[in-house]
Amino acid sequence: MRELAATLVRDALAAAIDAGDVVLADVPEVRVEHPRDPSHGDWATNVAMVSAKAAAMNPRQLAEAVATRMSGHPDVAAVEVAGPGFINIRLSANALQRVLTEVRLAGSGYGRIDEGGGRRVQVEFVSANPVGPMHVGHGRWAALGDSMARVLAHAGWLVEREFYINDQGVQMDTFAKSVAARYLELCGREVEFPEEGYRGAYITEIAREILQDEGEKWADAEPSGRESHFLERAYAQVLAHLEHVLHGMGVDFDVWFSERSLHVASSADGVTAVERTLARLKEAGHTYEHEGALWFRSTALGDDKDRVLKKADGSYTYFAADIAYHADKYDRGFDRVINIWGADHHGYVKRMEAAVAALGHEGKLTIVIGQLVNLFRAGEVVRMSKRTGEMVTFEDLLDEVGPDAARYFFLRRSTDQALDFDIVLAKEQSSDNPVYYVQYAHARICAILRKAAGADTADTSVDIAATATALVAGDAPLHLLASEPELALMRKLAAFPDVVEVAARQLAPNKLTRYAEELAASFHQFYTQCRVVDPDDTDLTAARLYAVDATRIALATVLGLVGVSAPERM
RNA sequence: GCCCUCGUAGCUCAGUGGAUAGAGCGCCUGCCUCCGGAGCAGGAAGUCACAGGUUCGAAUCCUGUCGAGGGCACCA
Repeated sequence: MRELAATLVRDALAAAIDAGDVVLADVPEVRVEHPRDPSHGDWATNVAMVSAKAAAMNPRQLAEAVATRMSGHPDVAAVEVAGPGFINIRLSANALQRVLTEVRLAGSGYGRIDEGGGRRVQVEFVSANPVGPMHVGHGRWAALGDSMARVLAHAGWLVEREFYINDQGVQMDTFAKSVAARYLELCGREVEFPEEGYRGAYITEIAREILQDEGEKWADAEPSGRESHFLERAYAQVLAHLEHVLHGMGVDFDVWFSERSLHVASSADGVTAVERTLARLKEAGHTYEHEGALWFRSTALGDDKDRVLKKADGSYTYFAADIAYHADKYDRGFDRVINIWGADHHGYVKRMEAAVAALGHEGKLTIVIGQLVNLFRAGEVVRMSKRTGEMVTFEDLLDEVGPDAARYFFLRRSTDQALDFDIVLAKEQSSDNPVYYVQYAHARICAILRKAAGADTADTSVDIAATATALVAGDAPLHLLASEPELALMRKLAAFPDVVEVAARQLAPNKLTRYAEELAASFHQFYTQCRVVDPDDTDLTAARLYAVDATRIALATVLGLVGVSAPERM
């Protein structure tokens, strides 16, 4: 539709130039936009204002010259010049009706665009330490990353979802020591719990399972052997748990990448990925030695200060591993890499960008900073610390409010906006929750289709897709759809490809929830004013069923991109 | 001190340099003999934090001030 409107303007302007009414060396780029106020029409362009100077014309006169040549076109219902020189275009009912056919032909592929052009993009998100349950912020980033991946796929990208497992470092040791301490307690031993240890109840649970499976044989074992055994067991268990919880919200990763693997010598050359990457940076002249440590000269690439890669004691920093990890990503052939990080990591952005630039991949990294979630319960702040053990986990939240409501709430805010999530409120308001408003529109359409098929409106045995195929006539008289609520519904359906484009370009899934609510509202308004199933008017019924089913498809598609179910009955 | 994000209706928040700044919730008034009332229609409600600047035009871009949150390791 955008292209249609732009073409109409472009052709009219070219005709005006040919006729000598407008003197311009070449036809300028024509941009059309949705006017903010719908009473101004479907599309508007400022091309007359932009070109007025070059044409040495008053912008309104120029606009008139273009507008005159557009009126009368079968796709144009009205065109007018407004304000300082806007050209407002109202599309004809005929042009809008074509959208319905477009939707039904495309099915769940409606709104697909080719912005990505088949390029490969990796979205890395969540990437929690495998030492305990995820907090609510992880849930938000999971919803965000997964929905971004869905939108990018719809926009023509080949997408992979990746989870980076931080399974190396002191927090893993702390984790093992914590489990070991609980195990010894369960065995009745006197033991001092590690000062920095994790105190969550899940630690005791894991210890109890080990005790049940393997008995007390580890109580008198040598501590380092005990801890390394416990580490592997507990790690595997937590990882499986993370995967399970994420799957429960519909988030599945293609790759789980272990940080440890970066420190394992390759069988080919006996060198670790970290060492190989550091050698590469060294060769390119990005490093220097100072006070026994190896530094990355990141200030040369926009960072505030230089960063240590290899410490004076010979060990590598987390940053060094992260550079090796990113080198690996690009080695795997991604044209673009998107990382979703929590706001508490934003200080890390510049050095990572510097590192990616040093690797020769400047401009191929996008870091999205997801603001944190402040969790409340009845107005009272809930602390989120793994250490205290007193926290509402992401899993708890899913259990309480359900995956649909959780995902929808997480995505409704823009990414760079901190989110206050009150659990009690979310549950109390469930009937006013916008997710139900959208889902209800979908369920309502399904009820209409059941009704049209002669079934009970609540008959769950009816196959909606098959019913739609059987009932909706390809040659329905769509020209009958010309009332205001019908036109408004078709306009809203026509806007979907633009929404996908913006959501993909801005990496902003909140555009999708907004659109879903607008589309649902257009449908509810249509429903209130336009009776669909009318035995006395089979032509109108056929046309409206066609429109209703197109709406069903579009609603299911946008909800699919959000990652929320489209129920046939509620 | 430096860096990042934010400041828009009573509340929670949208807003792509464009026209009279929008939505939901809450509040007030109406609408089912009728395909699902988890719905629809209408009303009240604004110094876009503040001050400059850029330009035909700024909630939007730039600078500064004030306020809120987060971050500034040879930690991970």
